[in-house]
Amino acid sequence: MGTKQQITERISALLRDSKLSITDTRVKILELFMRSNGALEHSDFEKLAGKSFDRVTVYRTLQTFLEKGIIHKIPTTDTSVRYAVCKSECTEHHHHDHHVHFKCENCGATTCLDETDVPSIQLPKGYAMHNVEVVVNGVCKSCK
Amino acid sequence: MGTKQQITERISALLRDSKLSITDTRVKILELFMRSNGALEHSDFEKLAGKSFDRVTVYRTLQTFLEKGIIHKIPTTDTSVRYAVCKSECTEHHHHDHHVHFKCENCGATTCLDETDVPSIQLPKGYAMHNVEVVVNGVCKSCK
DNA sequence: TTTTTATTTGCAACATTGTTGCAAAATTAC
DNA sequence: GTAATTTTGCAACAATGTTGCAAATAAAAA
Repeated sequence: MGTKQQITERISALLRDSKLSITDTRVKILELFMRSNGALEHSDFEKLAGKSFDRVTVYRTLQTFLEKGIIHKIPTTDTSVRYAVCKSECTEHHHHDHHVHFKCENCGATTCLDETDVPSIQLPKGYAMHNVEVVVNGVCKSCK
Repeated sequence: MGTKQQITERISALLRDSKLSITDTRVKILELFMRSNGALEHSDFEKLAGKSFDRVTVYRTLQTFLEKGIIHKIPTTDTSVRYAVCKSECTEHHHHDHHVHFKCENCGATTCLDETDVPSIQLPKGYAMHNVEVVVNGVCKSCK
């Protein structure tokens, strides 16, 4: 994972690459993403960081990160929107999200299984496929 | 699809089988599900039915249908919760939802591809799989 | 470094969405 | 039909998401 110093440097580089100003809020939010190796939803930021930043700022920051391809959304069956940091292959214009998401029914954590490829699917005639989202529900490694 | 009369009879039977009272609200909501052959979210009911029933009643009705296995949720990447009627194999205790969901990027409709099976997925060691949700984004038959 | 310009943030106010308790109304059981 | 049970609608509230604008901060220019 690296020292605090290294993480901060990596985050600064990431923001610079995306042509975004380096601000406290953005750095802190990205730190939270990198430390929790799972998906986060909006309410997590208030829980994890107290009220060190405004709700509105969090919404806007996540929106910006989405547009720049720094994070991606993960489908859920509830009203929350869950986000995870993208791998290096993702850019603003081309978004590779061809991995499987795992939601643990015990601890509630959602993780990206980066090594698990999304299988190919044969659609009925007349449908055009752009991308496939897969969420597996079950029990994760640490909860068994 | 059948006549209005036949649909009403089918709905009554469905409610009776689930041991639910047959009420105007429940019948109307099921009618909306059967007529729109796609998934519906909460706001759709207010749009489709005006304010012929209360918001609270819709929430409670959908909750009841979920518990009885009459409808199921479909994962989304936004804050809405989308529902679709289950096939006959679904019951209160055993829920078969092994089909693929398709979200059209053009018309926005979400449909169940009942004939398209969810492919098997090889998880990393240590993970237990309970069920798999697949949502394909693309362009549907009617929008091409 | 200091000044200028552009961007980001926080606040306030609001809009939307979801929840709970309780009395009135409707449905089912008798 | 009447009684018992369930469901509904209202009111009030809680939580979540959005917008405009002035103050604060970061980047660019001098």
